[in-house]
Amino acid sequence: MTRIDLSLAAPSCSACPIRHRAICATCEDDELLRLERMKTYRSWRVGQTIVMEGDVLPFVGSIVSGCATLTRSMEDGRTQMVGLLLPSDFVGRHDRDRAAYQIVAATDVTFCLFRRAEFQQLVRDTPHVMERLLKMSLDELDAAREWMMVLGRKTAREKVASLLVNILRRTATDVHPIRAELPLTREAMAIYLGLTIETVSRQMTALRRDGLIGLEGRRGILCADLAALQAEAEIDAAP
Amino acid sequence: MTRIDLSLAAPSCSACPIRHRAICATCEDDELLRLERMKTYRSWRVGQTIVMEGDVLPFVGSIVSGCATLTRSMEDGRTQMVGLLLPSDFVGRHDRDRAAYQIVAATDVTFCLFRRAEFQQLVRDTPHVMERLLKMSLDELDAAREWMMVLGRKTAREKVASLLVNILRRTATDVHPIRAELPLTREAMAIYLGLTIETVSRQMTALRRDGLIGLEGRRGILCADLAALQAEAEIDAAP
DNA sequence: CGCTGTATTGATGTCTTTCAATGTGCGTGG
DNA sequence: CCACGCACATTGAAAGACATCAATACAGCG
Repeated sequence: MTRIDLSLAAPSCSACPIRHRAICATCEDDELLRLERMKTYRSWRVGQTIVMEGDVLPFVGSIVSGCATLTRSMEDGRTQMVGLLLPSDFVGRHDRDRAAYQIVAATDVTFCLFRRAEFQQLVRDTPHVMERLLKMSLDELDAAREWMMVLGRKTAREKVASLLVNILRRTATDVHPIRAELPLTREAMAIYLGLTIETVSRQMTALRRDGLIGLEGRRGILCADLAALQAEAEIDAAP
Repeated sequence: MTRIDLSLAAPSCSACPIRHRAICATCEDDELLRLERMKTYRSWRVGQTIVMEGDVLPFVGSIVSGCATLTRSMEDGRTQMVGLLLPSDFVGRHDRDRAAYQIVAATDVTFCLFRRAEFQQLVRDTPHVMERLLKMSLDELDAAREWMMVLGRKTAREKVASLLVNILRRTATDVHPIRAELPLTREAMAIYLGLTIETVSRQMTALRRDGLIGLEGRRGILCADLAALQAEAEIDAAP
């Protein structure tokens, strides 16, 4: 694995792929200019540790492309994923400089980083940026609570189906059958779901055997009937 | 169980027991006056359902006294607690009018409710109130993630010990041995921990047998050595 | 084409749940 | 004030789900 961090000249915000979904979605041109002046793009290779628990962090930022994981570990090595970062997600607290979680690149990944002190000032000067940050935080809180239901009450089969439905909904093509590339290894899936690798693997096999999904190599998943998979996940059909 | 809802004349904010910890902690006198005009106190008896999932809610608010639980349920009845509300905690989204969770009174409980539309306007007019709301939301998100670790990776014994440590830290007297009153039944503990009532009961018995806690009636817990209990909970000794 | 890390599959063990019975604290009404 | 009834809690035995340990298969890459 190449261990070189790539620092890139940050492209203009107006050309950014997450311009209309990230923290900057509601910014006007003058605020974008201010963001341009405090931002840096930076990339990591799959597998690299981006941040360790307890690190002092001079940055907050948005994930531009790829996938990263937020995890916590216990002293004996047991590890739980507490967040899955996909493009446009925001990372870090504007009001804290220590990382509460480890961040690892699940695929090659690029972040748009803002110097924390300057970003904090922007947040305080610009109510609609603060409101955007608040809305994104509340959405993350809802997602975390949804995941507490999965971790606390669902069976292994339901857990795996839930994760697959989530990924298919966010990243699948809409030709039939729908198809997505898993951004996670079996190990990362296990860490997300509070299971072991072996149990994840067995449940993937079982779902395939039952005709609910198809597998293409290690990462590709196909699904001809998302509603059926959703039923396996016991996802409440709330609107 | 008495099913009468009590509506109380709301006392002045300056005399409020949560004045310096709740959403209003950073408010100046003029903002407090504005809050006074939009607020109502309301109380519920232990066991009453305060809000059902999907209800339209004209209010957001703070819990003033007592304890309430935030839960989600699946169609087959499996239920998971996703939040435990103690005095000063904030409930509801200023930008949404539908409840995502059921709220139930775990003890007799009193809320300070704000009409949502007016509160939303206050948030937008008053950056430091919005920042306070943001900080509280981010703290809740951290707490939810901490709990994901408990749900996903800890053993039944560690789960029960974790909950007891949390409650002791927040509510215990500091005479020796420290003592707290559990605001939760065994059932509520089980729903919080992703366990069954029986398993919670067995672990409570085991912790008592091992000399880590004492039990006084159904709700009282004693602890002579919090560090030892914390070790059972495998709580990482982060500062 | 073989090597290395990842994934699958199988056999066994352990922990939590489930089902069932018993025990206990507390409020109500006699 | 005590006894009764009920909800809550505890305890036990058996079943089931997931983890663990171990072997094998497969994919991607030098």
